[in-house]
Amino acid sequence: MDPHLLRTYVTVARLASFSAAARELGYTQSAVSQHVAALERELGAPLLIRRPVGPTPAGERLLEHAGPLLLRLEAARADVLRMAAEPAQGLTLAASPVALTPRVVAALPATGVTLRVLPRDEVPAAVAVGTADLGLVDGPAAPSDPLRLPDVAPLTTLGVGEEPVHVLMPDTHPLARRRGLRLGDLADARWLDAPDTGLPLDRLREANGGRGFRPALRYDGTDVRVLTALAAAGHGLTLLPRSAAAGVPGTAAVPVTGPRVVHRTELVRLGPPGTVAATLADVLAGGG
Amino acid sequence: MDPHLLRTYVTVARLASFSAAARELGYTQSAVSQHVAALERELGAPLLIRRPVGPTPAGERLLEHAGPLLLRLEAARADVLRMAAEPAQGLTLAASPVALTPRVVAALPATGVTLRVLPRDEVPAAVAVGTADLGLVDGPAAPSDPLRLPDVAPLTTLGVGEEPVHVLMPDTHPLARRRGLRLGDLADARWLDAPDTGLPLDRLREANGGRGFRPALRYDGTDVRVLTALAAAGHGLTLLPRSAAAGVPGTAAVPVTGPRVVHRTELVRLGPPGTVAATLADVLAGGG
DNA sequence: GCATTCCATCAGCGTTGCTTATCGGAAGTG
DNA sequence: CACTTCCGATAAGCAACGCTGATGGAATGC
Repeated sequence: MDPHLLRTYVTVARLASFSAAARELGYTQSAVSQHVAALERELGAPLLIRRPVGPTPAGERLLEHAGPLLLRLEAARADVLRMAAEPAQGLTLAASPVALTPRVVAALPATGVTLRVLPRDEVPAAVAVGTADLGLVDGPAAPSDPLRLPDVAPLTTLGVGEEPVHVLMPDTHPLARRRGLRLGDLADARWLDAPDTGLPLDRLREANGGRGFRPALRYDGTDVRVLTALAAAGHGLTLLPRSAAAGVPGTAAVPVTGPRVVHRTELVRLGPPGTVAATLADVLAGGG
Repeated sequence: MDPHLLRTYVTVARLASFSAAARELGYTQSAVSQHVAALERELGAPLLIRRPVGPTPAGERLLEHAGPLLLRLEAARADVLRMAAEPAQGLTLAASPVALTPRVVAALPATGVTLRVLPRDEVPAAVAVGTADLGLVDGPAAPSDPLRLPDVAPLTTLGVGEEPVHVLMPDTHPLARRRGLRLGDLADARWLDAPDTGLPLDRLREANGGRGFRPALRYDGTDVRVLTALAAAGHGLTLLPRSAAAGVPGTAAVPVTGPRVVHRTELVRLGPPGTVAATLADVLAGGG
């Protein structure tokens, strides 16, 4: 289970071709073939069907492991390497779209900051591998509970804000005049599926016992204005923190009264606790 | 960053000796020395101080990554290997102490089950690497929220029960007659630190903003009766689900009214969702 | 002061893992 | 239906890697 073998296996599976994988990895086709053969010999089962090339069931399973594994490996290397290198100039902040509120933007130092908007899931990974020095993630959580982030590395988080969660809907919607709504009552409504920007629907469905919350329209971008426009146009409901949901023309934002969830924003940094308070001070004070 | 190098590095760090690590790993001392040198060369920084042998700051950081990394690697290998092997006889269930309620014990099939009680943190790992087919973990969570488990592998969980959380205290305690308590009010009380059996105190402290919940006495075993006896003797408070806290001689169990937490029990199984319902049926029906 | 322990280093050598070359089968083409 | 093309498997050769065994130097114990 050499990571090299794993890496060529995932590229072969992704490109569905031995030769293409060889080109991408800088190997010969022969080497790739031998890599796959070695893996299959070690694990005692075929991992790929050939012609057309695709993963076997055992291979599918291996792929589920391999992605996070290689990510973690890269994160570990990058982390330790960075300790030896001299401190970088400037500061790179990776943020999920909704986490980047006007208040945060206003608090950024005037110079020396690189801002990078990423899908929510990729923010911790970016911090882990050093693409960003700092991450800002948002998501739903139980009050004063931390967010559930994929643990690709020993990351430290610091809550920087909690807001009520609102349902955004066209102001012509029958429920638009309500003072509050329970999510369970909206299980059968049309929902926008915007995993990068908004809330992944499967999280909702999971909390609801696997029922309801079927996706109506899927949006794969990271632009909050597109999301609110889609909601305004009646393509489906979506959940947003109050500050992002308020004041969108043609929509009504109704607070979620149950279950008890808040929209939480967290600062993510690589390394053990203790340095995070300093980090926040860094950002707000304009350091790098 | 070959896992082999990583593995010898962690054993050297653990044993604080090159030669001892060599014996344990079945290498020569020379090979171990070369492994460490290779790692240090690759990462561009010393990872160990010699004489006495111990990790440098960069090494400490590497160790934080290496443990989960190697665990994940082993889990991946074991998982795929198991798909090729024939299904094992019997069923091994790994459980954290409190999760193993009398009700669960009664529901187990009469034969063919191996039961293994582990510290809470090790249950998911045991399932991931195949030491156990199934895990039963307990812990605190927001109502209807899943537990926060270390993700060593693509595990599937299924909630099997939620109970109110109670504070266990000697019946002579000034608060013993209360009908309910808020955790925040108990931040400065004496608490038992029993990470394997009860609730890790740092979780509480974290939820309380890093203040309070200082450990009074630490208990490293997995026996719930010892824990309740310690609480009865006044060595400190501890949190337990109602069923485990009720009826302990010499103690009072007071429900926690805030923050809103429940004691949750989950079944853990390796693999993608969909097979879990079948699993539960397996156990209850006596299959394996 | 001598012996012992422990890690670093070096030389030697077997194995590994890559490349180049070739083969066989499947799909596309006239 | 024959021919070409594409793609993956296999064989041979060779360089590099990674191990062992031996030696050296520094610290510790008797």
